[in-house]
Amino acid sequence: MSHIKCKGHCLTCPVRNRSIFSDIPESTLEETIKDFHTSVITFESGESIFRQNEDSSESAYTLRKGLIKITKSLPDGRVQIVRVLVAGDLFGMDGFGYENYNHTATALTDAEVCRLPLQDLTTLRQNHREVDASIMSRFVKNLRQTENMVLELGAKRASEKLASFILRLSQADNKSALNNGDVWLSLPLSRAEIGSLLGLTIETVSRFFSDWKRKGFIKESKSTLQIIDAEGLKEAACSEGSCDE
Amino acid sequence: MSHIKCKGHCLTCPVRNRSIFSDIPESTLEETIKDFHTSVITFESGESIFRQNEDSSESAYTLRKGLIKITKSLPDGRVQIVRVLVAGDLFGMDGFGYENYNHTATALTDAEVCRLPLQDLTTLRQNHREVDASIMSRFVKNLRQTENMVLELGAKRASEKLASFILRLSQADNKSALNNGDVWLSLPLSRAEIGSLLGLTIETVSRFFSDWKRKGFIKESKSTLQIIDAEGLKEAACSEGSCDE
DNA sequence: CGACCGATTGACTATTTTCAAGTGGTGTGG
DNA sequence: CCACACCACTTGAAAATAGTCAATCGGTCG
Repeated sequence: MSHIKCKGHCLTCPVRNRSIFSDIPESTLEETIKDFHTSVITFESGESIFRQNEDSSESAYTLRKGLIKITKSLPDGRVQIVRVLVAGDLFGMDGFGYENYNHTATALTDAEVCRLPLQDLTTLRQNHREVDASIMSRFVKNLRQTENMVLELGAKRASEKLASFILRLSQADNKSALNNGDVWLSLPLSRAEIGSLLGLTIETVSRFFSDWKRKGFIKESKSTLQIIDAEGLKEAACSEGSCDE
Repeated sequence: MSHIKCKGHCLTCPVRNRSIFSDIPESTLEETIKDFHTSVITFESGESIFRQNEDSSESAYTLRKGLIKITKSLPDGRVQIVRVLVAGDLFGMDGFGYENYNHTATALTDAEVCRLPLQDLTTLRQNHREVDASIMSRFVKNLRQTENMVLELGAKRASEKLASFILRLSQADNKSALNNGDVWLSLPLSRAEIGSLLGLTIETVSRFFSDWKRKGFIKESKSTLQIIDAEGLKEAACSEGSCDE
């Protein structure tokens, strides 16, 4: 069950330096948020934070711990993962233009979020130019990522989608920590979820993974993944000519 | 050739009431923009306004006349249309977070845009809450549309993509003017462009169109399109069970 | 041990693309 | 005014790609 812990404590927030509050100096932070109605809420894996077309978009959220998937679904039950959120990400800002959320947010792991009423966020934006800039920048980043997703889904074939997904994963990981050479990446998504992210079936995902393991491009054990031969992967992904970025 | 006409004249702007300036009263409009460095620029069909990863994202744009396509492309030349802009749309706001544009904007028809330096836009946002709200709302709308695109491309099959594209077109048209019953919609996109928007080949698009014409669901003549049987279309698009929104 | 669940694999099918040929309309130059 | 080229679109046949269905594997948990 989801559980409201308490009012958020920014100073001890695990994503303090990655959140939209990162540019507010510690000295004025308490003062800034003292009238805000923030809540820290925990969710178990599988629980939804809000639902497409159902929940009122009164609050935005910051992910403090865990992973969350943003999904959209068709009436017949087909589900598309639109984006995967990591700690520090701001999400659920539909309220700036609409009454309800356009997508569903579901915890992929046990997760902890900070709920921030849009009204407070608006006040914050007006009083803190850095926060406003940070939010704008996140909007742009978000939009760009989603546009990139459109390119991935619309223009690439299965092997290309999968290969660039894996390579992107390794890039994201390389940024987050110092990594030398061969690294085990955590792969928090099941085959079904990878499929749902890339518009493929479980079987198709599984087949290419198996193929690439046999060819020695990747290794896998217990939801971690190792890229042995990135070049091989890239070539395998491209049928013939140059293809991936 | 693209051609800079002059400094923009908001009062006589054809999209005055649909632009982000719509909520600024006429009485203060001239005063508000007097120090801005806006330009009205015309483009011939096929010319690009800015290019993915090449042009510096110093300015945002408002489309005054014509149609523009936003595209992303792969190194091997495959192109994906991400969105089609209509008069009044604000675009090219990458500068709020990045140095360059993430996509290419190309005129689909002869077009006229108003260029607005991001610096001016920032000033405007700070001084006019309505404009700020309008921009936020457009960001959200944009993001939602792009997310919807991700669902279309990732979760639907060809016939479903095409059918919902046509039905969406008719909805957009119904909103813009009073229309009773059977209406001829303008279809400004070629088969190739529709394909590029939906992640399909020219031939696939052509085949379904032909099929639906034979079945009497749609009629077409000279880049206009008429929906005869929307229900038929919906059912044709859905293989079996319920599928479309 | 047995049930269960995610992943794998094979055989088959459906869908979509590719390649190729042909149609029809439009505009240009002789 | 006709011949011609050009272009977008259409259509057919074959091939590639991805999906479906079904059986199986392997690990985990009670």
